[in-house]
Amino acid sequence: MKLKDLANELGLSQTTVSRALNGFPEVNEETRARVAEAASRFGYRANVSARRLATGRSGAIGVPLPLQRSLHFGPHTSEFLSGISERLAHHEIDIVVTPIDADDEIPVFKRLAASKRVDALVLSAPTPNDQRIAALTELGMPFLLHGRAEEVTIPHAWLDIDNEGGFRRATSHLIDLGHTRIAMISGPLDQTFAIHRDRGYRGALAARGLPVDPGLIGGGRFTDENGFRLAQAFLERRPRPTAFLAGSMMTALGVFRAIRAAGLELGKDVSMIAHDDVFPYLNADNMVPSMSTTRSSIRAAGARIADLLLQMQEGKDPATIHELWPVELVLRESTGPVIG
Amino acid sequence: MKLKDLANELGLSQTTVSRALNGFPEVNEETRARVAEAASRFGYRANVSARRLATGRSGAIGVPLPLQRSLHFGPHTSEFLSGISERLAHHEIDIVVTPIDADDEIPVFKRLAASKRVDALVLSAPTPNDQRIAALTELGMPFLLHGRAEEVTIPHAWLDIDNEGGFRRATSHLIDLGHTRIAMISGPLDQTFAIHRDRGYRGALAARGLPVDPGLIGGGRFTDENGFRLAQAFLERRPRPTAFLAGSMMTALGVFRAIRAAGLELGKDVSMIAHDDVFPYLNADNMVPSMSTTRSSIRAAGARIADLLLQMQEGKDPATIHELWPVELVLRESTGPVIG
DNA sequence: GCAATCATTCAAAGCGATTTGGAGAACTGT
DNA sequence: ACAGTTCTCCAAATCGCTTTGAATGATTGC
Repeated sequence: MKLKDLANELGLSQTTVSRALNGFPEVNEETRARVAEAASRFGYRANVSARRLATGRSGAIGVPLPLQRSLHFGPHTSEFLSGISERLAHHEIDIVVTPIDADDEIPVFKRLAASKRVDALVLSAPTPNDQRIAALTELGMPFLLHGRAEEVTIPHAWLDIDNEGGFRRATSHLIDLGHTRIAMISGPLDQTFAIHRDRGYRGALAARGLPVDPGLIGGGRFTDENGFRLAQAFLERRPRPTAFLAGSMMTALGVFRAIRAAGLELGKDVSMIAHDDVFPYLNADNMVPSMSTTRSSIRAAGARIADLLLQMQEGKDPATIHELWPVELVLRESTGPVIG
Repeated sequence: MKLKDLANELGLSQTTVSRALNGFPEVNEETRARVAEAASRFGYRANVSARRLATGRSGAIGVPLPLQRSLHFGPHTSEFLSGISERLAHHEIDIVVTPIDADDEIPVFKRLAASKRVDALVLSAPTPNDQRIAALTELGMPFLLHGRAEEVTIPHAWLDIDNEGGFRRATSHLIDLGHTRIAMISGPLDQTFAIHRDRGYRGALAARGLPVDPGLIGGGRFTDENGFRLAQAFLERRPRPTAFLAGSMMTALGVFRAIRAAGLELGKDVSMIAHDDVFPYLNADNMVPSMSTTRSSIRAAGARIADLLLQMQEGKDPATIHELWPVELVLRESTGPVIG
């Protein structure tokens, strides 16, 4: 059933039916009710392709899914997507996940823009001087950055969590507990969020006059394996580190294993604070010992980003959208005073 | 730049340009080359909405993302999506993730179909008598089922892994090692795959004349927490179970913790085989002890499903698409002979 | 040499919505 | 009673592509 059929059925013009369904004011309420009733009776829904062509808006937002990088971000991606889709569930807006080869992202964006496939994009995992921002700005493609690209001066919308503050507080807390040799396993070090965490870590050490030992700093992917390997190497050093910061819960699982493998006990011999993006299937609170974390829900961030994108579509200036979310420090059993 | 502009630029008709770009045979090769060159020079891309309207195909497949159920399937979802998108990366086909409230799925499908938003759907996590199959068939919406709905007689395409066989072999192997009290922590028991696993487990026990102890069977969500709680309860029983089957790696992490918390050692005092969907960030091989698993890559399944959907679009009869993938049994250190 | 075939190209008609620019009827106020 | 509003509704243009049916010139067959 198409608009024309529905209009004929009702003895009305397509114009009136279209306006009735789209809430235009110049339609008699009685007529509108008739139209609405008939539409639902016939199960009529506007053909989205036709609507998109006529309005010039695709009614979709794009979420690039980096095929390689998803190897790092696997569990994060689905929670993030859930957040976005949860917020968009009752807006007629599609979420289009677009596979991207990390090295030729910009050409893909050009194609997306030229074919008017999506109205806006969600950008994730920026580097400090992210080229994508200039490219998208030039293309006139609205976007919202999840994270920050601090060296880029072009005004743009972003939402980020306070990685620096979170890791500074976590590190300070460990220092308060008497730890001085604190190992840090962050994420991929070309990404801004990892740089920010590193900065928070170093800042806290510097504030207390403690040296930074580059031999206790590692980066890499958010996998249990990477956590395990790095932690194992760190634990072989003498004197041993007495505390760990882990960039993700996956990393933390690996670190945890390395600690046990070294015959040490987490929360007594060694402390750990991990960053928790809040996965429903991996709860820091339920671990044994329960895990102290810097916490920020990536799902909530996704939902808020969808919200902000909606606002942008309604005209809100992207240059005014800057949200920096606090990161909670949640202390549990995996952190304890250093034992002499 | 639109088709008309490009045609004018070249001094050709829209028809010819369109045909040249879409690979129709009745275009002079020289002309085609000229068109291709100009198109890439101007960065021309067909407006997808217009194309979709003209062709009547949306060029998109839908992947429902159940908002609540994603709580169970979190990490699986992103790997599955990665598989799909990896396969579709170089086909101009969008992947539209559609948020779904588990209880009103079918109305959403109706809307999707009526508005011609997607050409086909991927259905996940079926129940034995899944209503969605009849609904989609009636709507004329092609779909591919990831899993099986064994009580449904309507012909339809599906791809599943041999959950029953995998768990039967895993259970048999544990019995071979001398285990007789084998706890089973499966998934949500209304879902076919969980039923199949249960059947494999029971079948193996029955084949060796061993009784099924309902007190050693649990279901529920794929979270570490659920695994921990159930395993802890099972381990309090006397005589204690000496082996565990876990429905997912997340569950296995919880079971592992419960085993340690009970002062037991995995791979010696207690054995475990977990189902591994192959997550790049959580490697069974790297665990300590390394985890014996029933293994089947959910990412590969996603890729294959995308492949089959493409074939369906080219006319392949869905009723002929039935793929049952074997599940590997990978033995590592978490399984060992029962110690008297 | 003339009709038939082939290889290319084109003008115009969709696809199914939205939107522009009126137009007729029913109310106003004077 | 009449012009000016206000309510409703409509015909037709438009969005940018694909595709049908026809036209053109070149080539072929006999």
